[in-house]
Amino acid sequence: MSANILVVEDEPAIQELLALNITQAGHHPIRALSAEIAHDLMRETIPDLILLDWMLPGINGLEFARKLKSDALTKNIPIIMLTARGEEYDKVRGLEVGADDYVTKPFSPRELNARIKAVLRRRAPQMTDDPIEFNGLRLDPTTHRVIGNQKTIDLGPTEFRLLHFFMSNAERVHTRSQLLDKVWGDRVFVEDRTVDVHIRRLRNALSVSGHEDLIQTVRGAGYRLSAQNS
Amino acid sequence: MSANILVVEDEPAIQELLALNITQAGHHPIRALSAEIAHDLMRETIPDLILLDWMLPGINGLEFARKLKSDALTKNIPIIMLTARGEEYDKVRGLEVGADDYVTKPFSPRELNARIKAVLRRRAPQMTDDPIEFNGLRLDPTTHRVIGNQKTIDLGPTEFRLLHFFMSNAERVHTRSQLLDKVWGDRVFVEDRTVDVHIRRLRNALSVSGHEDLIQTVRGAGYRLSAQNS
DNA sequence: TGATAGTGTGACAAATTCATGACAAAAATT
DNA sequence: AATTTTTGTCATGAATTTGTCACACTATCA
Repeated sequence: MSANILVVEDEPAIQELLALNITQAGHHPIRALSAEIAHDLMRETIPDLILLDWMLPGINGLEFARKLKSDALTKNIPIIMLTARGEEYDKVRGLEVGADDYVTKPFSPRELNARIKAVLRRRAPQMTDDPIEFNGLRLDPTTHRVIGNQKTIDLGPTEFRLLHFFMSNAERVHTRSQLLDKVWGDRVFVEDRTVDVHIRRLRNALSVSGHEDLIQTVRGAGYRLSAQNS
Repeated sequence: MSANILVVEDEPAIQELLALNITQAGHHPIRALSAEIAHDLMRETIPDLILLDWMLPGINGLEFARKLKSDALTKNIPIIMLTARGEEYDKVRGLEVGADDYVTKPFSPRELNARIKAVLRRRAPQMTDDPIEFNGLRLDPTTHRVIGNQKTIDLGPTEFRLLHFFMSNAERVHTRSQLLDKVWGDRVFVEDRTVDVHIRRLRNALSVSGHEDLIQTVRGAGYRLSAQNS
């Protein structure tokens, strides 16, 4: 639904325009004038999408994209490249480093939003009532049951919602504040570290079926549910 | 588990495609080229699900959905909205009028069928007048009698309806307000906690035949009728 | 090798949630 | 009208859940 979109663009006027569009589309823009700034901002909030200018002072768009994609922490974040008309843009190289789409400046708001929407839709699993299975672990929201390897796993309400969210959004890193938003709800005032405790409780409960290391810690960022244990 | 699915779509080619998909999924399509036609068709057969195009000649999809949801007869029919890509679709407004899901065109048959299946599964089975048996417990709606292990179980009216509902919707967790809606009726002003008391009375009555722990409480969620006691 | 920031863990008190018995009002039955 | 049954609510105590803290542990980097 609403997404955090990181805008990496060195020209203030264009950045402003992008931010405006994003806001009007119901999303939340995070602005960065350079790749370096963007990198710092991502320590706080991991965005759902990155709008990345092709030409940037310092580290350019291509390099930055490559860097993002080589980091396990950020490699799953979709990237839309921005290129100036006439600028020679090598689509192949763009796709090579993992850009999901690209837009040429000057762009129409309609086109930009359509592409943002398309990219976000591709990777925005909702939390539904459908049963989810992941790596031998099955969660059924309607019966409120979690079963792993024939063993029933007993969870408290918060742990259940937490696991439900993780299984609905597997393989992605979630910051503590994102988890608080999505699992606890909007209007809570709860310490970030409380998430850690619930993660431990969830892991502990999952150890009944040997799924305890399904939830992995990503140092400096948050947590992730993934099958690969590395 | 075949269902009647009303397809409201003005473009014949797409309608044909939808109907084909529905048939292949083992359901029965009912076609309408407009909301008006759909409305007439519903006099004959009330469908289990409506596929509703967002843009329609005459009454559009949004209006029609709102109309359906305001009518007691049709308000419980789930709706899946169809939107063309790029068409600006306001998900919030869609959900506001009660659409259960939406699919953007062009859609893949796989995706469409998955959503149809999900929505149909989600719909709670109705309480019928057919006798139900569950785990050695038999309930006959017509004679208003409940028998468990050769022993007659004596229930008050509310407890009977409660058990009837549970047995019609076994294994599934029901919140207190859901139970109030389904068992007590729509127009009651009754405390949530009252449900607890009736659950206890029902459990107490069921203990005559040793079925007392057939009804389980799911902390933070509600109650569930299930054979597995864990 | 330390120093440092980030994370895991056990403990604990507060808060929440649920089961239960009691009771009076309402409804049904006699 | 009297009696019995049913129903909704409350108070209470038990059980579980939850948020936080202090401290142990670990990865990372100078």
